[in-house]
Amino acid sequence: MSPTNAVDDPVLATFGRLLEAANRLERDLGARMETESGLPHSWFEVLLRLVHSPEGRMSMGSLAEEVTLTTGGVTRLLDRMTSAGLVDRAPCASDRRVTWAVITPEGRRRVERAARAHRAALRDTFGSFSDTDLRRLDSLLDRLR
Amino acid sequence: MSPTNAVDDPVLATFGRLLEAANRLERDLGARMETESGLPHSWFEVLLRLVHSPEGRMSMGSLAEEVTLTTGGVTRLLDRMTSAGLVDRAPCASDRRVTWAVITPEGRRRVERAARAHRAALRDTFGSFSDTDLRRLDSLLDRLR
DNA sequence: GGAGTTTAGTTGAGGCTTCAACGAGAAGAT
DNA sequence: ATCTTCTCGTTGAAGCCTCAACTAAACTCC
Repeated sequence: MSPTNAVDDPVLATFGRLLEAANRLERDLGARMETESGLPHSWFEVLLRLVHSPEGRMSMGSLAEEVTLTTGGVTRLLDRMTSAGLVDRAPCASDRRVTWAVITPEGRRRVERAARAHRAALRDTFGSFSDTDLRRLDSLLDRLR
Repeated sequence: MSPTNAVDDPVLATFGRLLEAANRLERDLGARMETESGLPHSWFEVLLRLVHSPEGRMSMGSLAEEVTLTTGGVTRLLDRMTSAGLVDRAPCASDRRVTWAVITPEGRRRVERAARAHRAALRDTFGSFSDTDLRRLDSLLDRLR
């Protein structure tokens, strides 16, 4: 085969590295964070969106969009988080099809705590990154939209 | 709450963006590639490792390491791929605990075809990336190890 | 204002993965 | 040689996700 084979494409390699880095980070940091804060990474992602939303709530649909899950997936995820007392469901007055996911006070306490643990773990992996590096990575990632 | 809250940490945000970008890319490109080449992304990743390996083979363990899966996961993944005729299992002569995953001729044809489809999809999403951008992204990702 | 269409969220079935327990083989110590 | 320990891969159980079908509610347009 020639050296300009499709399987040797450099863009393919970069793409692979991107996926692998994210995968590994999610796995390793996720595991570390979960043991340190008792919060699975997916739960953390949800709570993070909710604390940053006005009134600490979001519709199931937009939450699904944010955390890159189907609405079915979010339904079950919220079921588990509701059982754990971190979120509540509330009906929407103006559109009775939508149901709000609302963060509870306990949920707020837990994200804050988890964020602290997470931050420590991130400091380790992103330790060698300057502010410029961080911004540069951000902007490269943004362009992939 | 103060603006220097843990949940507002910039490193946390960058990390979130990295995961989201990878997630979305894997989902969207993965879906597109699968419809275009009939090869699930995880299968493609395996075959890609195998074609790049001497004699087109790898132990189950190192394959698991490469594709960021547990050995249990790789066992089942290889089961499916074997049924599809893309890989074979072969015993290792020097160490009878290990079993080789070997790419078949059909497997080689399919990766090559899939890589072509994949490359087209990647050209679209990485379209605005110069060679320098690509290298820069690569090196930033490398430093996350 | 009612028929048809679209949208929000839930649910059952099925797929892929992890975790933990296990069996077989290799390696090390005595 | 044998006993212990470690490593490789497989397997059952369970978790989480997607897909497609479905219900309820809103929107459209005549």
